Amino acid sequence: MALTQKAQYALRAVYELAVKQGRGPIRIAEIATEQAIPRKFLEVILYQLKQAGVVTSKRGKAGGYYLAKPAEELTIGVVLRFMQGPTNPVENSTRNDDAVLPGHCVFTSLWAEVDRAVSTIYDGTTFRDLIDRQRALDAKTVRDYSI
Amino acid sequence: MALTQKAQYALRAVYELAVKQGRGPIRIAEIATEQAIPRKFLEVILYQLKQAGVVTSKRGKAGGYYLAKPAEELTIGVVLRFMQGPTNPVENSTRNDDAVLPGHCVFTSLWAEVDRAVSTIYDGTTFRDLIDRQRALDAKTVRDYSI
DNA sequence: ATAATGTCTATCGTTTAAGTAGAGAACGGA
DNA sequence: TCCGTTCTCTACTTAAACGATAGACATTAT
Repeated sequence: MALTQKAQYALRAVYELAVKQGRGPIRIAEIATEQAIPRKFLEVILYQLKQAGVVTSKRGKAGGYYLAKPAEELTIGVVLRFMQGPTNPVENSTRNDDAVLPGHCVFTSLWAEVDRAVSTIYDGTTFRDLIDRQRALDAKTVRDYSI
Repeated sequence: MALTQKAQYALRAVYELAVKQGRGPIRIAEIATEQAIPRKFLEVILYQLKQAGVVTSKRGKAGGYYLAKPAEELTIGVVLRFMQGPTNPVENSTRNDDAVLPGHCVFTSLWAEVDRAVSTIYDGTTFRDLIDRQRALDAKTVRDYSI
């Protein structure tokens, strides 16, 4: 159930772009520094995210990356599934149901249940949501310290 | 989020033992055949499940494995965490929070949320539950066909 | 032109997953 | 007692995935 490092990097990179949305293209180097992601690895990740239609880019001087759509229209789920694979604990595309094992169905429905629970969270959380939550956390922290 | 093959084998093996609980020791070979698990691999898995206290065994002729406790006291979660690792998408034991990244907290709380959702299912489902559900499914199928 | 920036593909080293091998110990029955 | 059956334990092998890097190339602003 562990997320790959790559998927986590991708989420953080997209989060960074979401936070800075509207400020023009953000350079790879900047994202790499801010989020402590290996520069070269991040290049590959952003390149793939571009293929996925999650981000857009501009080349040359003053170039960089930016979100392809508003942060409120982009969910965690979209990024995660693309970078990590399906949320279902047991992949069953092109499934070979030839030999049906005892108790097979009951496990399948269990995986589906888990998938639903996880998907509800991932597909129900946009990067806008994350930003808002982070702001709420920050506000709370500041309040706690200032008292 | 994918389960390892090993974890799935383990669940199916334990399920098999749960179904046949009370019938004395079940041979590795029998479980392997019934659940289509590579024999030698299953040996290793059962051996580990024994270390974990999930199953018990008897050696020699008329030997085999059986559940260490009643099926209603053994959850999916126990087996899964032992064979697969934590349910949290991002392992944070011995975490190095030295460099706190922007948006770090908000992701951490998201992973916790997912972990709760998944754990609720896994820790709330016993092997007895699985057996009961399977019976319900079977009954339904038979009814559908017999009409 | 040139410096800055993204583009694309190939490669590399390590870890993990999946499965196998084989010698050994205990048990039951003849 | 001896023998066949069954679990026990550790080591090994192979292939794939993961994490990361390299480097040549294309595009853009100035």
